[in-house]
Amino acid sequence: MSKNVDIKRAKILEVAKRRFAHFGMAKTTMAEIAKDLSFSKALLYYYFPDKNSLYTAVLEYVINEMINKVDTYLLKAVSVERAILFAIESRMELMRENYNLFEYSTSLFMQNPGEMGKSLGPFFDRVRDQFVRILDQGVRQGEIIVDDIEETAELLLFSLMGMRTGILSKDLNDCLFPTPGEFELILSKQKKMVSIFIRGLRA
Amino acid sequence: MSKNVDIKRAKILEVAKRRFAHFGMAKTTMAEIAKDLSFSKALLYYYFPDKNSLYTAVLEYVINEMINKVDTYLLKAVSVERAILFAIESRMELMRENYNLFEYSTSLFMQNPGEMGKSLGPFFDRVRDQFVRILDQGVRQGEIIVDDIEETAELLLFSLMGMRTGILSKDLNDCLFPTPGEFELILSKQKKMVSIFIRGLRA
DNA sequence: GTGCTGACTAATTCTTTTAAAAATTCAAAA
DNA sequence: TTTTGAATTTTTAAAAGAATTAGTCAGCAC
Repeated sequence: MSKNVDIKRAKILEVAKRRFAHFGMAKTTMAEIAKDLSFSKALLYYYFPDKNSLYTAVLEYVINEMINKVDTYLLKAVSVERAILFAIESRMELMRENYNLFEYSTSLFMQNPGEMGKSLGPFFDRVRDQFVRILDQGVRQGEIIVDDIEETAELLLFSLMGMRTGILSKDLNDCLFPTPGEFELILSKQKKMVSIFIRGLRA
Repeated sequence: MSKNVDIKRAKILEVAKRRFAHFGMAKTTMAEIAKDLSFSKALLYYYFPDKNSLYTAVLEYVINEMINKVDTYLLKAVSVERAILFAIESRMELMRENYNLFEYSTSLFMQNPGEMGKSLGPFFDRVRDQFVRILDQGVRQGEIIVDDIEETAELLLFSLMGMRTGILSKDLNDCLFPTPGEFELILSKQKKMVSIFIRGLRA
């Protein structure tokens, strides 16, 4: 009866996601999640070994949704630029909707990359791999020329990340994570970045 | 007798630079700097209103050197790409030589952008303005076509910053600031980034 | 008056302690 | 196998105090 187990796992994930997205990892206790579900706290530990695992499971769940959505879009065989733009818009939307969920993971990178970093790394790779697919598609269609696709995808990702950190350090908000208002600005910079990344500046 | 005053200011700057570059801002006390100089602590406050001012003065001093060096290079009217490469190599060298000096300023951005951010912002602008000059020169020479030079310079700077944060978050070092070994990797990514920034991927 | 100092004050950082809260485990029931 | 209440261990939070360090000031010397 692994069916029932899966359903329960999904329920937990769903409730935990809501809590994490709203209050963040730090301000959410296992007891609260259990209460929301009318489960016992101990049951959560039956399904997930610890809080971090639950958190990363939620993260994975949410990121998968996004990745899949973008992959679906890619089937339409649009231009590389449109594909990338769709990807970064989707990502931005995701982060806006699950604000505190990502806020925590971001601030983690800063303080204690060793421990949590290992579990966050894979998600990073997922996004990069999607860029690889996008670029690959563009190369196939003769739209772009890329030497090392893997590395170029990473470069693209890094440069887009740079827009975020750049904006954040200029704005002097309390750093770490963009305020809702900054999302728009970051996205707009990223769009311009994509354009240059594809076309270059050369006359 | 403002001559003598300037000399003394310079001496303080020199000693403070050494201390800051070696031990960082946090682990350097005003008393230590004074002792190195055989001055009284109070005298430091005669020349600099507070520790932060001294720190930023050192930063300014060091950054000016670098900016000027690059500006000199620019007189040779090389290609945009060469100019940018020279600029980022110079910057990298500077950071390597004054390791802890920048380590502090970087980690500041994270924690308390409000207070210190104001004094760090101008340096950021200095670097960006230099990129503006470089791009401008390229446009004049018909080498590149740029819509909004100011913004493009910022985009370039942000994307290069992204290489750093990208590498750092992947490597899972104790973050904030690159280890000596990572400098090379970052620089190599930045070089590739510059190439794409100028040429684009388009077939 | 300008440049300088020693002694003083104020702010900050660094422990240490303790209490509370939250994570995690476990024996046993359903 | 799934679930729980209660016990246990870890983390976090706040408070208090000591110690270090930043910053001030009245006055000396030139």
